[in-house]
Amino acid sequence: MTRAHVLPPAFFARPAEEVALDLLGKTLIRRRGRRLEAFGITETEAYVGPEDLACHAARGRTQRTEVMFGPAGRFYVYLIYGMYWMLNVVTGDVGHPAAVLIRGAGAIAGPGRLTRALEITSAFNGKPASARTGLWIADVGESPPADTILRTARIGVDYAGPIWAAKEYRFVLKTP
DNA sequence: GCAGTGATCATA
DNA sequence: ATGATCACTGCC
Repeated sequence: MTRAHVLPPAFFARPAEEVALDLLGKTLIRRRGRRLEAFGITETEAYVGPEDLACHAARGRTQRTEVMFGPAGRFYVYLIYGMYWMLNVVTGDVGHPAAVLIRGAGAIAGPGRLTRALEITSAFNGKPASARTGLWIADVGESPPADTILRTARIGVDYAGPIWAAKEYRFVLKTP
């Protein structure tokens, strides 16, 4: 079933903005033991590259941001406020650091709650989004209609200054 | 409204 | 070694 529809690295090897939009309605799948849990992705944010002052990579290539400089389709997971893990997928070409933050899936709203519910930690950092990893994204075939998608500025990025904070790089699936 | 929490990074 | 910062959440 879902295995045949695993999103390949090529899906992620595009501009973060496109990937963020296209991830809405895709299915985040987590394997825990024998069990597979599936969650429809409802909210994403794009961090588009080193020029994006809200993107961690705008501060340069460091140990933390290293994974964003690598191949698309790998997870970038980091800790925020000492408590919450943020789940991202690396996008774009090698050498161009960008990623998409997954902020909501299934009935879970909020990026910190999502990782807590799915037990996602730094153990996934740098791992490919694949069945082997135990965490991946699948295409169920139905793309959400344009009028069900809300586009806004990103959350919590005022530090990036007025230009970049105002960019409408957040995508939300309206719940019916 | 704001405290909690600790890795990360710049500065030294 | 030290201090500021932080792509959040939950409780006041």
